[in-house]
Amino acid sequence: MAEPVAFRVMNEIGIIDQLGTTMFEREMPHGLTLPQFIVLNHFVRLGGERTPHALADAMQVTKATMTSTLHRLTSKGFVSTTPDAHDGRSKRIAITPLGSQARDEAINAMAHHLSEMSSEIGIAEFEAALPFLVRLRTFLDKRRNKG
Amino acid sequence: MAEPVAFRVMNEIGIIDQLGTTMFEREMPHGLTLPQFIVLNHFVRLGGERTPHALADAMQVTKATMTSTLHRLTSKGFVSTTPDAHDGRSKRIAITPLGSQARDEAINAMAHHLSEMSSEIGIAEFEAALPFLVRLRTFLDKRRNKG
DNA sequence: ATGATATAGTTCGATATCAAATTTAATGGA
DNA sequence: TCCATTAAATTTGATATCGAACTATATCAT
Repeated sequence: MAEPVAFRVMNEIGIIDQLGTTMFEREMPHGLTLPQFIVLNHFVRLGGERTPHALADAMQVTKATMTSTLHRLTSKGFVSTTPDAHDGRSKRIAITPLGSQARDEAINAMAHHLSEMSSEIGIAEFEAALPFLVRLRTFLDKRRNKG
Repeated sequence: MAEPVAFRVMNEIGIIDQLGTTMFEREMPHGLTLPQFIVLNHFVRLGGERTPHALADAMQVTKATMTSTLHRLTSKGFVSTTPDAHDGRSKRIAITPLGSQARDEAINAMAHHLSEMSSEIGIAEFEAALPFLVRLRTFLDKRRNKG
């Protein structure tokens, strides 16, 4: 019985994620993990403050996961927290100058991997693959909160 | 500064893996996780016995990770272990009838997800995406053991 | 033969992740 | 006003994962 092509695609995606994450984390400065980097990068790109809940939604992880990652970023001095003035349940997270600097170092550290990937596979191939991946991600994200 | 397209592709792949894994594991019988299922599926598709090392290579995880997954599959009675007669360091892992049956149940449980994905996105799109993903996975796999 | 090196597998400590349960605070209806 | 419900965040317990250190066995070079 041949396996459905969707199954093979999900399989390849799982392996790529695994290998890619490990490759990037080997080079990360300050012991940054990829999820930690992604949070810092989000702040640098979009600016401002965010609640943990908003960050969890943006990264598509649970609030519990974001609590854990934010604790580690806080220990490293890369994000800061202030209580929300209008909602006693909530918090505001922001990146610190130190965090912003660490993010820049991480970008530099991973740049050569990205450029090697691009030249080996071809930028056009990445461009061509992106729309499919976005559709698939969007579908799974919608599917997430249904039966 | 726009992010390199390779970066955006890796980002989408990470989210798809995350959402896809969670979706499948919600439906898995016997508390099977996706890595556990993948090991069982490997045995059913290819037959025979394997060393933990060979399994680790096939799944592209470390030996330490495979040790852990095999312990859990052993507790569930889904794989069995025999010592290698010719090499005192080594072991032979095989699937049990119980494990084979659990794998079949898991296949049935995930089938509707795969078919929904296929009909929503289109089988042809999956077919079209596969060669790029295989190239990318192959590149990362080669890259893994270099500087 | 014997000592150095390589290989198979395990153990350990750290991080990410989820689901479920819990805590605290806000909101809404009667 | 007060109780029920909703919402934000945390805690807990389980699994996967890595790299590094370790044990035991096998192989290889001299």
